[in-house]
Amino acid sequence: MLQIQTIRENTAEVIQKLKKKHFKQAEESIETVLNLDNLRRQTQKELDDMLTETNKISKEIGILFQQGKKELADELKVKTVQFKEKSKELNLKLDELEKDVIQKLYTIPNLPADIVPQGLRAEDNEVVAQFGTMPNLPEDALPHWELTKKYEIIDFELGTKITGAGFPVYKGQGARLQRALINFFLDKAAANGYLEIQPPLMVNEASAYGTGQLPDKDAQMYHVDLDNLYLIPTAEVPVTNIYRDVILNINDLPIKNVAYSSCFRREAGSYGKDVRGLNRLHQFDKIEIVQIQEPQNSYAALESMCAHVRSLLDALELPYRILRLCGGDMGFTSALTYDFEVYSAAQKRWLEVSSVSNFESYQANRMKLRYRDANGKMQLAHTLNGSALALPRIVAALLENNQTAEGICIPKELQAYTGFSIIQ
RNA sequence: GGAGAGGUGGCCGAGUUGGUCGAAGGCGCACGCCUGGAAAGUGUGUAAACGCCACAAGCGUUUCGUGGGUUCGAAUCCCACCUUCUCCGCCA
Repeated sequence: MLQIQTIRENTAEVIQKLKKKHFKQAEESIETVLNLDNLRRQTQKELDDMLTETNKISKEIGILFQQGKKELADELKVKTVQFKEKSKELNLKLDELEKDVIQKLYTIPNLPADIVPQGLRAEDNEVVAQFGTMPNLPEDALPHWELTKKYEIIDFELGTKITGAGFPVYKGQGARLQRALINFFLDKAAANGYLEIQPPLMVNEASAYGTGQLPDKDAQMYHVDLDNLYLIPTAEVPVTNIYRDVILNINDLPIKNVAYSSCFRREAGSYGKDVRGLNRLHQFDKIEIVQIQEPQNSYAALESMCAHVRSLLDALELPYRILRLCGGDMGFTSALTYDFEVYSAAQKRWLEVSSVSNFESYQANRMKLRYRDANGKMQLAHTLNGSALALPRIVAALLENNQTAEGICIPKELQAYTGFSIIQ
């Protein structure tokens, strides 16, 4: 969430930036938080003054008791009764207001960075660069959901039987390909200085709030009622929450973590051809990279994360392009996001395979992730994360783009991991 | 799952007949003295959030696992929950 202080001090600028993000009720929301915050401070002042009084009297009573002047002490006791009632009232009011301010702040998205392009929807995203050679497939090229059936490597129907739609079963070379990609991505990240983390796949409520899945996206997560735990929609949640309520030393920064995990998403409300095959799943595998940085370094870090993702796609010999998301298409919590899209030749469309974002201090503020800077002053850290990479659409693109009459060719660098060079 | 014992500041560790306790002492850390330099020694300082205020100094409030309660006053008493350790049970 945004810092209330920032909103207080740069109100006009904040509103203008929220508008770039096409946040509908910018003025009203900001006005509401500021009013609540004013009320909150006023109430705290009143309460503090009152408590100062009662604390004083309490101390006096203590001293009187020690001196054995019981009657005088009893007199003072009477005096505190009215203070007590009043301060209890004020305390309730303050708690209420504090909650209100935070609740309201939760509903206000992060501010976009200056270089974020203007725009409302996906078509307005800016194509920053394009790499790789577009494949030239014959007319009868198959989409991946046909290929997986033909080579018996992914069984969607079987998954439906065991669990439900969107939970595929990987078999034989398909399973092996999954494992190869996971190891390949992890090794690449480790080589780039990321510490490998194996996080829990379930998180508690506090963690879901920490990274912003709650309160607004709770319908996207699977929830275990009995224990009140959530299945993670991405490793970002457990990994970033490692640093919740943490005060880091400046020497600890930057922190670079990588985690492989299965991800679970309810994807409520998505149907149709866009979700066929591997395009959208309830359970899938992803390797996530997370960085925690000093503010002045966070945008350089974002670039380095993009370079890392590029190196993966280059190694897999996939054609891809990089988009800078426009204000209206960005995520709620992001300040700047680059999407990586791989071209899927048989589906004749671009598939999003990675999203790399700088959240600046938005997540850190909610999580109270801070560090002591060179002057010993407390600062909010900046958090960043990105997929490097998510498997399903990479697999889809590999299968479709590399299909030949003989079988599906595996890119050279990946062969060391799969142990085979062609799927037949 | 059952029984018992704990959870105090960056760490260790006092404090539980409620009363100037944000909390002794030690370690660590920072700065200074000492030294040719260092070690040792020695002195001072060393939590966070929020509020008033100039995001200064200063002052105030809150915080001793979390949340409630009793009380004029709670680290200290009561209740619930979380969590750690030991023993028993069960088990990949």
